[in-house]
Amino acid sequence: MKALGKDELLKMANCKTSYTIKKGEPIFEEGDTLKGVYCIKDGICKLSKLSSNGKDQIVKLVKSGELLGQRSMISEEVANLSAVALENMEVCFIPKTEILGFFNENNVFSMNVMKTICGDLKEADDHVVSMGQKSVKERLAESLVYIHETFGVNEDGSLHIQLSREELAGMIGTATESCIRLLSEFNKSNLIALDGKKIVINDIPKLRRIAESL
Amino acid sequence: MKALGKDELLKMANCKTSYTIKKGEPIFEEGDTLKGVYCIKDGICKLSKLSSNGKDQIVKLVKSGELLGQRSMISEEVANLSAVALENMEVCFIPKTEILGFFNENNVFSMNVMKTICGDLKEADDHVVSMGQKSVKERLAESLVYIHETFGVNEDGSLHIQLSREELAGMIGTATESCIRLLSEFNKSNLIALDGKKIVINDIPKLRRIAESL
DNA sequence: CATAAAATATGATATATATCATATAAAAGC
DNA sequence: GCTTTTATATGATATATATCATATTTTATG
Repeated sequence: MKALGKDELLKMANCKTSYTIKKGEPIFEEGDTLKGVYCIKDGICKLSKLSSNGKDQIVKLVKSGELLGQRSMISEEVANLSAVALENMEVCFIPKTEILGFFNENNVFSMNVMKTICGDLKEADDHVVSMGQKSVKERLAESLVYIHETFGVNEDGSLHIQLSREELAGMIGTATESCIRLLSEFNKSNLIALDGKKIVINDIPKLRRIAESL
Repeated sequence: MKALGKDELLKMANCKTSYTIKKGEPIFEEGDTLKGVYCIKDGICKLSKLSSNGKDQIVKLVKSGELLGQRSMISEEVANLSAVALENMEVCFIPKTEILGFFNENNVFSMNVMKTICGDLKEADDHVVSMGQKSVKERLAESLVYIHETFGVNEDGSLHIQLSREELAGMIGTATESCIRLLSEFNKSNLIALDGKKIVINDIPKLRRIAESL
């Protein structure tokens, strides 16, 4: 499902500047002027935005092979979202000039970036529909299935991404306590299993049915 | 704020196929395979998606000078949203082949389309944050101000776009009755004035403050 | 114009969700 | 290893919002 060709990615992977970002650290923050885009070589990060109520809404989770900051670069605007590492990451930086070079010389590459952005737009539109029409319980079920399917599980079957309850609440758009309560409820009905921070998804079909209001 | 150059638009405006869409009629529906993109010469339409609960969520309102269906065309996917006229419209159709021609021959044009899509993505992300973090009242205030500023008013000062209460509810993601009740409340506190279907925005600063949870 | 149908409005009530309080458990710092 | 801090959990309660019922108004249709 990655829309960037392997060749392009490898070209980028050879970039000079490649850093390590520790869990919890930002790659950039909303309002920052980005001097290029970032390509994730390893790890996962969250894209979030601070709302006027003081809470953070997580808009998207991004994993290795994907770019960060393309939208801001193309729009020539400051970053609209903050990117913070959810685990230790390896990230490489491609300066604006170099990217713009790619764009001019390589039509396939620019078309691919365009396609990923269009994919993001579709996802965001669907996200708006979920937020507007589904209950918190439905959104939690949906998010758990999404995280399971997209980012996979550890050897013990627990979700690979470890979000705090507060982060999970910020992803589905609810209060932390409500999120904890619903997790607890899913746990009691054996849809999931909780072991400290670890979450194991037991019944994907039933969670999916909850998410679809069936 | 329109990101397509006047020249491009004019070129398009000369297109052969130009139709009239009556209020309430669809231009296309979600799931349709689009054979090109539409350019709105006159009128306003809503982009919406049916949720699994059977209700329609309005994702975006689009006015003259803007394109419809670009995302689907670039992603090479069926339409993700339905487009329905909110008033009588004049729309011109540009076949896929012609658009792709533009893309190859005219780098400025493709960059402009790209920028509008990036703008849409930013808007959609911000929309997700609103939906996740704001109350229904805050979202209603926000939407009223948005509609006022973006689509203007009639001679009598009432909002130019006339959405039914059900549509307005589908835009902010709430039940029709809740929307009606809150309008009624805004009316009583003189933030707006209601005259049948017509809505007059009286106090934008105060509505804006409500929208920002201040 | 009369009648049916649909949209708007409002009350009563149920339900979902937020908030506040507090307990327990886990993690971090010394 | 102990203490402090932070995260998770759960109860009690308040508030926001949805749902159901019904009245009223507006719009559509013959």
